[in-house]
Amino acid sequence: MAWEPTDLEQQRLQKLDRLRSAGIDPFPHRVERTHTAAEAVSALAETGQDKGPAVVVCGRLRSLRTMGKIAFGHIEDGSGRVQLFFRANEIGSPTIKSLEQHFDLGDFVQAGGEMIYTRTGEPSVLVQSFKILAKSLSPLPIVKEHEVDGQLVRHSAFSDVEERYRQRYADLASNPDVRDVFRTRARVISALRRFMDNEGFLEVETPILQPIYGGAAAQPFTTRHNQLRQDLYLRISFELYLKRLLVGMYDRVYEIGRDFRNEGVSFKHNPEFTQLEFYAAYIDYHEVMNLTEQMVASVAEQVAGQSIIQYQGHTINLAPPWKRVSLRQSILERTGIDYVECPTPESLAAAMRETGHQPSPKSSWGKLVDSLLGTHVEPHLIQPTFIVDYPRDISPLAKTKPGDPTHVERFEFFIAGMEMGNAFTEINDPLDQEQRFQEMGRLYDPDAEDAHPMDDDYLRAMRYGMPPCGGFGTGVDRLVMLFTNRRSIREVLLFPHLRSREQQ
RNA sequence: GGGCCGGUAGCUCAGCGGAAGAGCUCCGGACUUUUAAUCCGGGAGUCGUGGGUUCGAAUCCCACCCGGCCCUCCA
Repeated sequence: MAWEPTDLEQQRLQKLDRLRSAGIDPFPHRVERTHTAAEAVSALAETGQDKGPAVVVCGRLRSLRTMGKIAFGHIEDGSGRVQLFFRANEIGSPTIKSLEQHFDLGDFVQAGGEMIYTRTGEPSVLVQSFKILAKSLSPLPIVKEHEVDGQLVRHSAFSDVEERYRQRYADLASNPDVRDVFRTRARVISALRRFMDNEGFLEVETPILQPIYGGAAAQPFTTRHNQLRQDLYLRISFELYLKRLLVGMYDRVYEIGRDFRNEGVSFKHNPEFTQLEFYAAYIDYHEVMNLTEQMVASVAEQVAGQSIIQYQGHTINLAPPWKRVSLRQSILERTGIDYVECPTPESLAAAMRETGHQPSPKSSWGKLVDSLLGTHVEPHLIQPTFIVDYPRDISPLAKTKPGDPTHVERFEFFIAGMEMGNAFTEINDPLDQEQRFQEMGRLYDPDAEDAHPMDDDYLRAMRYGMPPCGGFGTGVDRLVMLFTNRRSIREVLLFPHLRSREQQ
């Protein structure tokens, strides 16, 4: 939609004209910065004197208090803030007047002068030169801050959730705590990468555009290559490609990247989200559990400096070893239902109805078990917990437990009542895998939206021989939620998906 | 897909059937050590959108749009 300037924006456009009439370029090409805001402040402190070196600092004008022949302001750059002190003695009354006439909060400016302490002891640039670097035409939300008993109190913070997400640039520009969230996010991801690299994993990249999707039960996004006249899917997981690489004789591979699932959105689901998956030859799911708890604890150490974190009022200890409990036992403890004694969908649904459930009549046995987990167990798993050994019929890629054809060697891990990841001892018998794909086809209605397509190329790869291996996937965004103490996945995505508005 | 709550000035919000308001922002003025600067004066709005009820609607009713929360869904 075309821009229709508001009154405030009209005023700023007029100031822009005034600058140009005065022969000033409101968007100059070059700057002469010598110090960041933080460097300027520490440069003064390092002198040990009450006057420091001459500096030129650049940044966004955050506050401006003009009082006749003097003025105070703050500018902010990526390093922090520094106060500007204007005095007619140094810079002349016309310049102080021009602060009011030409400048607005939000403008990028450059200020040069000597570092001094003001009467209240605040390190400040005693401004001797001053100029615009970039005019801000639209006013950012004004956030005022002051200290009360050492506590920073903020006024009129930009807090409308919808506008914060739609205009994340404005959110970031006015809310420093939001900037910190994404710094932490970056540190979580590099900590994960560092851990995987140190454990001998090779980072790889596999196709996002896939002719056959797989590795998870989710509806895909579809797209099309015009020139090849080929329908394609955006991947819902990396799994089947990463395991092909084990056939290709990489012992340990991992990928951090984006998955796309065409499903509902919620405080823990976004249509595109970041996943870490790894696959390692010659280990089983027990060893994957060891790696998992070490990985998360390592991220905690690197990001929070300790393994104990605070999340939404809970104190969570991420230090290994984590509790390991079977899915059967965990459901029995919470519901009194031993699903092994209800081996058919009908008998399990009956048992569930006795305890006040209304199970969906079309659900498979495994889906019923999974819903018991999600409803009765998952919300209680605040401390990190591995739930181990899942029903076979909801785990088409996991190896069956020796001596127990109804269960597979699979675990999910939970922290703060959220499912954080999923892993198993991988099927490496191509004939078994083919049969499992076919079983999935039978168990799920072929028209079902989450039916699992057969991936013949994946089976071909496996027929060349795949080493025994363990695989793992985790939702990186949810890990970031944990380490930033955010309740919604949208708070840890820079640009979360929102429905578009007609008028934008 | 269902339920509840919300959308009023640039920002944060009040008003909930009888002349659209407050604080901050903004504009004009005063002020040579301020920091939510202060003081004086002045602007600023399709009250989410479209219908309806009414003498009169930001306010009541209906539909729709967008968001939040909770369900549903999500191996």
